[in-house]
Amino acid sequence: MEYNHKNIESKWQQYWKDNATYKTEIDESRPKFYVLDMFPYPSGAGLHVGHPLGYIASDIYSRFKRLQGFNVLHPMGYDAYGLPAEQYAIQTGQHPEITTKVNIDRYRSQLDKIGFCYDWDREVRTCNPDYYKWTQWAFIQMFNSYYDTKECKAKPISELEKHFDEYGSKDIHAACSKELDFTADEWKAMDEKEKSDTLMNYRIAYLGNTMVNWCPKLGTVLANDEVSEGVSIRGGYPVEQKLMYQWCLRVSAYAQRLLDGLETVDWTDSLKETQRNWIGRSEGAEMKFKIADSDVELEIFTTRADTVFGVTFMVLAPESAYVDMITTPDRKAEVDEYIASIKHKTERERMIDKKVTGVFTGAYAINPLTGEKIPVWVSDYVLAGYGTGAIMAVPAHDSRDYAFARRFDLPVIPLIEGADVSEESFDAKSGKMMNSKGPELDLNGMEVKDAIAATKKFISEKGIGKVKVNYRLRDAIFSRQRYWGEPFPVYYKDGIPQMMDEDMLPLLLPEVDKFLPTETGEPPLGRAKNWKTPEGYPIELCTMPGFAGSSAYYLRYMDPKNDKALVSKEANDYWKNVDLYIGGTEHATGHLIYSRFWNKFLYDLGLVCEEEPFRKLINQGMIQGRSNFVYRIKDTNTFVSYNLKKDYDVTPIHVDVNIVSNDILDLDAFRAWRPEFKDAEFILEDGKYICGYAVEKMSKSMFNVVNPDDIVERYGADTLRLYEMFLGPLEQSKPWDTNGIDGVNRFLRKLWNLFYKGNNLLVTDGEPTREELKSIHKLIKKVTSDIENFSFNTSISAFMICVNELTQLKCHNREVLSQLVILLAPFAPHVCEELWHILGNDTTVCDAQWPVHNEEYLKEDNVTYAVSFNGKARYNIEVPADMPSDRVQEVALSNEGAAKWTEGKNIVKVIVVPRKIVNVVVK
RNA sequence: GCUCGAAUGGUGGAAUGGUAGACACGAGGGACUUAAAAUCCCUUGGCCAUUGCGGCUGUGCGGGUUCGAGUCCCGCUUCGAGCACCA
Repeated sequence: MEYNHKNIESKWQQYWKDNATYKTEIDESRPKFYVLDMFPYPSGAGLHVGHPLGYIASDIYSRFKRLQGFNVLHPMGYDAYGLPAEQYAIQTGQHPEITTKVNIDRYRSQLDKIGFCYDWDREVRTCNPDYYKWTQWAFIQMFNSYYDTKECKAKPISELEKHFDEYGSKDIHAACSKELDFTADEWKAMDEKEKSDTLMNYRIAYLGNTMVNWCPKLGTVLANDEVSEGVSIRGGYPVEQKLMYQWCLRVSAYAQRLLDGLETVDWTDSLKETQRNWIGRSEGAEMKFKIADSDVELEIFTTRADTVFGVTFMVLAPESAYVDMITTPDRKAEVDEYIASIKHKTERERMIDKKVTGVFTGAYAINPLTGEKIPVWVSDYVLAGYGTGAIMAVPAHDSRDYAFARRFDLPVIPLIEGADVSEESFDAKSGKMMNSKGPELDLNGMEVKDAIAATKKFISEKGIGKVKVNYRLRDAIFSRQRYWGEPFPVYYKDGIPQMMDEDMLPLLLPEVDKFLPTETGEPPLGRAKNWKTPEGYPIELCTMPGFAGSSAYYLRYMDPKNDKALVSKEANDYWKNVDLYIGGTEHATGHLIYSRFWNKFLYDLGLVCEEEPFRKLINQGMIQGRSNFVYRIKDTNTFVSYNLKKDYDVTPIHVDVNIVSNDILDLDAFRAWRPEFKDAEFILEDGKYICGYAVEKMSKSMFNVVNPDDIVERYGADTLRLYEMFLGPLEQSKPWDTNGIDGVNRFLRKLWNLFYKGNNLLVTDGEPTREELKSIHKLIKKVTSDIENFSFNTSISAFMICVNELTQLKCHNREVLSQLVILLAPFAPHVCEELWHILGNDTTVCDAQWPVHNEEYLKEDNVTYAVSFNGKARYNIEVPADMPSDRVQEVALSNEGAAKWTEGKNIVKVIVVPRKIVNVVVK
């Protein structure tokens, strides 16, 4: 029998299905292990060979853990809501539900061919009502909660109301949009609308007037992580800033816990660093500056409290509320004009246009440490959304302030000894202070670090300011003016938002005639007929964003069919959290922040038992495309081979990689590829047409997409799996190059040949030889540690070496081959299942036990030592493995080489480094 | 600008501070075959010597620590990633 992947793979895929081999249940007798992939958004293009990379890695790990005796949860599902399906619906009228279903079916059939061990009974789809019911439910819980900043956890909003009833806003510790001040009596006197608005200020899911990223082309709001460099990530359309009344999630309340949690998880440093950057904690001080001839106090945030003596002006953000409060009448016209000119600029224009602009308000602030009067300006380089929207400007030690001072000719006072500020500012936080002596505080001669601490202490004691921590992380904007998303379980009673009763969930997504906004500019849901509550109240027309459905899906897999709860306590207590999560880096600041937030919130409510959802996380690298090129001589239909093209004036043209093999073009296939190449002529080298290549993104337009189905058809799923892993380290990005795939396919055939020669089964019984045992135990040791370290490429090399050794040894021993099959089963499950049965087993190889290596078999008879003198030269000696080290030295020194090297020299010391090298130091 | 990561043959990539280039691809040579495919064997970092089995050199660049550095330390160069008027 020859190795025939087609028969084997379909046979065992069917067997696994029929026998529910990968069905998973809670089993208290075994330790659990939860392996999760980031679930895909099923796009219309289907999978290319890059997509399964992470899935194969997690599948190998799942199978490995199962063989080690763990009860492994390894589920898969679909992130099914999203923009592309809706865009397609707008263009074609096709309901997104239909396209989504078609795409999911396509994905499923592609996934099934690769032989994953998913428990498909646990599949989730974010667009299914019995799934999004729990997304809506979680939103209601967030609406009904506030964040206690003293206890650092979410609590019921009713507790806050009780506090208001008794004490008003006095002594509350609640994360809020803005500080409010009211008494219990004032609270009680509020009407329903006012109360609702007041509570909104504290709710974790709240309606707020916020500056949002508005994308006119997509007709919707986008979250910060959906925008990059002023354009939308999906589609690349311009995005502008707009003030809108939107649902938001108070993610910022969790900033510190999101930061602290990173210390407890096993993620890569770079990913943790990315999240730290995104959260952007900065420690500083908030300080009050009185405005001269006014009651107004200007509050600013600074990380450089030590530089107060160098403040020569103040700057407000154009949107700051202070602007109207302090602008003098004579300056009002000019200030208004400036602010108007800023407003009509988009975020993108503001970013590109780095011209320094600003206007003087006419007001002066008083430096609290020196008593000096300093002018207050307005400029768009100060951001309204960060800190207090106002800064103290220290041009000597901040490059932005410096540019502003130079532009408007404001004074620059250096505060650090030796800093030359004639050309540019000195921003470094180091050096000795000078020019920093006031009536009450003297910082001169201090190191910057100490001066910051001293100033903070001083201002706190004097009540001028307080120590403050700021975060860059903003609240998540949660409304999308789209159709294809989760409807909000919200209706409006006299303009006051109300949550639906939980027993009314799920609130189903209604049918609409078109997927466009209405003529009056309402979201597409405005088109839904009878989209009202039974009492006739209007329902929220926005839908939730993409990250809503993906924020808690890992919990749902634990208990996917539960209609009483997101996840039962029993299931959550058993599966706890994800032990291994594999996915791409692109979710570092989106999904991986939101789902951590979401999970922490559920943790605060006591609904889940772990505070961090993903214990260990691996980012698989991206698979790039490897494009091929042909070179057409200008104005002809003649193509010249790669190495001859320098002699001609040529245009490179992308050519479909599927008609190129080892960079050699299939000429007939090329002529047949497109009509314009029908009569193509070629200038060949050595009778071949050699194509050029480049590494680019894998995409249709580059003609470099490789479909896993084609690879499976030709080489089999096991070869695909092995080759994807063999390509290089999992976490590294690398181009797909089908050229090397023959190597791993050849390996599988060699493996097969250990079992069969023609139709003769070669397997023998009896005791394995010492050499056979050594070979297989070396492999057990290597593969076990490699899988634990996700070093799959090197373990495949180890398999190749072992199979070559066993072939050399003519080893067909049943015991040795059984172990080999178990070890390889996670990587190449189909062929291993077949061989496992050929070896006479009638259970599945998944139920086998992972072998443990025995050091006894790995011992060498002889050990080779390299001997070096002063590290200058070396020769080898071979001695019995058990020879004591002082004997090894003797042998080394009595050797001919030693005599040659030590002639006339005094031996100072002899160092024996265990196992490897004997060093002899001479003078 | 700040933060993190990387750099090794023609290619993908291996190397707990211990014989750099495992394993694989590609290339070259050979065997088998009417031929092709498949399979097997040999060579394959560079330079020199190859009827003396060897010598020299070599992990982006420059220093350092060490008996010994691809690996550790310091200073650069280049590339990639994240953040970015965040005070």
